[in-house]
Amino acid sequence: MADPKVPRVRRRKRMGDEVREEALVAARRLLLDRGPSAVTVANVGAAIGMSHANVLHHFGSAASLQSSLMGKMIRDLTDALDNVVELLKTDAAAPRTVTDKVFDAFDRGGAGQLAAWIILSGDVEQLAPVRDAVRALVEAIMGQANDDNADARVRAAVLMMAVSAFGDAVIGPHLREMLDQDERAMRDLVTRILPLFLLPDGIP
Amino acid sequence: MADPKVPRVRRRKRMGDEVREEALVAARRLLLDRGPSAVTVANVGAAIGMSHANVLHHFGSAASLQSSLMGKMIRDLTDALDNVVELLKTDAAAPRTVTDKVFDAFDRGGAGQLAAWIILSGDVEQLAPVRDAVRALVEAIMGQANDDNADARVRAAVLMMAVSAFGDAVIGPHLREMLDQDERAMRDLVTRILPLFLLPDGIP
DNA sequence: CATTTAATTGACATTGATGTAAATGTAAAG
DNA sequence: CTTTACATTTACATCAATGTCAATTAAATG
Repeated sequence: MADPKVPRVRRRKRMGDEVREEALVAARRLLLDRGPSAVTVANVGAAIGMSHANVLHHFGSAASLQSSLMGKMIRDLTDALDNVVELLKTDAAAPRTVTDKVFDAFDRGGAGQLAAWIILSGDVEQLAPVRDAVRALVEAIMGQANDDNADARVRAAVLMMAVSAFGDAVIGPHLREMLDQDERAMRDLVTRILPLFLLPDGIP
Repeated sequence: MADPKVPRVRRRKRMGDEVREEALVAARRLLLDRGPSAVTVANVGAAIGMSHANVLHHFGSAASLQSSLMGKMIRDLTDALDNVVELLKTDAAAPRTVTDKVFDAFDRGGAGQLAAWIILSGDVEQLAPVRDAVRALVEAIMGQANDDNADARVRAAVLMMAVSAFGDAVIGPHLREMLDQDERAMRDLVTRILPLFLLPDGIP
């Protein structure tokens, strides 16, 4: 059947993608509002007004839904980091801008919590795309330093930024409240420290 | 019955405590090895060779077991931080020693992962004892700085140490591997940065 | 309009985790 | 030795999450 092999457009098929997209948005909300254990096909189905069986139909399995959610959020994180790279390629961005964008990358959409969930659950392979993103970030910042063995220092700087941004996204709000610190306290600290890494003679 | 009101020694009662202790050790192992979802009364019971019903008998409920585990691990964390305070009170400890001990506090026994679990699951009240510990740390370090408004800078320094130590404990191993960094990279960074907070003129 | 394809649902089976109750074992206290 | 207190287990009940299946609905295609 279907004698002409013309590519059929099937607007119907997009419904499936739309459902998946909507489901993942709801799943992310559930993760951030009620924790990993709330990310169930039943809860996701209820959130978008459909039966849990239909959610299963679109994702194949509950594990696949969770995996899709992790993949999507990791993609958001790496996209945000790639944006910093683009910014550094075109313009010599100020340290404040760089740290701000890196911190936002871990903050926005709960990327930090998501990374914590991945690590706790042991699915660390999901973090693989992050490797390329942070390495690209190293390359981009290397453009700013001009001496020979800047490599080691820049790698350290990126490690410092990423670990701080992750920690600030997850435990930051609570620690800052405990210490009566401003919401931007960690960002300001890292911003002021970052330039020290680019000096050839290192940190005083 | 029991005419003399002498305090009965009841060595028997300690068995319950021993079982609870053993169960919590097993529960911590399960948490660190297989993630939060593996901390079930069934798994804990299997790990220490008893029926899940008996585990329930000793803890009252599964939620109570998890709560006990969180409490114990948070206590370990605050104890470790209190040790740093003691160290600072008696001796003028080197920055390296201070950062090392703070990083160890979040590393040892999986305190970092535990804190992440608590935050993700939304039981943030469990973090309350940490507040006192970090504030005591601020007071202790204040003794090292001698100028007037050192308070703000020391609070920022403690925030920096704690966020870094937490992040390093949780995501550090993976980010360091991605960036080909030494296991002590973050510790070394924070150690070198820390003294800058104690200078009256702040970070350059 | 008839056909086809897939979305959708409701009903059901399964599994794992939690919790309950009754019965048994066991060590200390009188 | 008898009693008492509690540890322990077996068996069972419950619940939530996952997954399966058949039937239904709806949209696009011919």
